[in-house]
Amino acid sequence: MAEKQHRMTRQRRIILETVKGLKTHPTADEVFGLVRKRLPRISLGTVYRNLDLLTEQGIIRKLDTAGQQKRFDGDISPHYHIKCVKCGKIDDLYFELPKPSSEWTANTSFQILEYNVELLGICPQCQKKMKQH
Amino acid sequence: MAEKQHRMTRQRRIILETVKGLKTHPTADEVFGLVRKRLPRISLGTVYRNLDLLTEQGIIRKLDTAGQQKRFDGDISPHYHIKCVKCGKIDDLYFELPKPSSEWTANTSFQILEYNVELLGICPQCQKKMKQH
DNA sequence: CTATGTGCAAACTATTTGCCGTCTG
DNA sequence: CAGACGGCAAATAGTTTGCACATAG
Repeated sequence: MAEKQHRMTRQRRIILETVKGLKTHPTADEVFGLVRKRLPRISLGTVYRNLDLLTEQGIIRKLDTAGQQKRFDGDISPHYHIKCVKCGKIDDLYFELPKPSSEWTANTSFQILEYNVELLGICPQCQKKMKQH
Repeated sequence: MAEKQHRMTRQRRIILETVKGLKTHPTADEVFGLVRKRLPRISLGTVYRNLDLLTEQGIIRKLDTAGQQKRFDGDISPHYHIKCVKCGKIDDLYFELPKPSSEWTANTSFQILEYNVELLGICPQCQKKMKQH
């Protein structure tokens, strides 16, 4: 079963450069907005297709956060995230999580693969906004 | 600022009974399907409105799991969830997680509110299916 | 050359909302 | 009997897909 050959098109390269060049965690349409400055005729569908492809290849990360809109991350080193409950903005957290203990899973017959922690909080900007009231 | 008065309508009561009566973690439209057996004219919009209202009141829980479709849980006691990566089914896990250590959040200026843990794994049925190949 | 990729628009999925008549408290 | 609520259908948000043409390798 040969893998499908992938081509490094202009669109794919610029999408990749854009995501890698950001310290934020953009949604698909934020990426679309930025990429469109360099490739005005690119379509949102292409952005979605490439973000998913790059994620499958492990070159970028698709964040498994709660909420309707997916976000992407050019930083694939192991780290976690905190999300602002007011505005949805995400910040990076670097720490090591304990291994899942066998006691956690004593009552399930699921086979454990991995686990993820998501912190929720309020970002500095939204903290400021709240003080004004 | 007086709270809005809420009425216990037939629809709301039956939606609540349905969610509380399940050991599974139904999506809005699974609830809709079940409730419709007792109230054939109920609309999906009503189900959504009531699930959200009951969640705000803390009577049921809206699961903050990754993925496109939200799931609800009639069990509001503190516990975590594991989700099958193949079929999306959810199982309950009861254990105590260590409190977030200050070291986790040393590098962020977000104000921490809470955190959520989601385990990923493979459910028994999907394990069986995989062995057949 | 040819299969992979793109642009475009339409389709789709999950959820929300406006309107207006109904029913609870 | 007033205001909360429900049914219905249309609207919205985010994402996916079919198709015909373009292009990387």
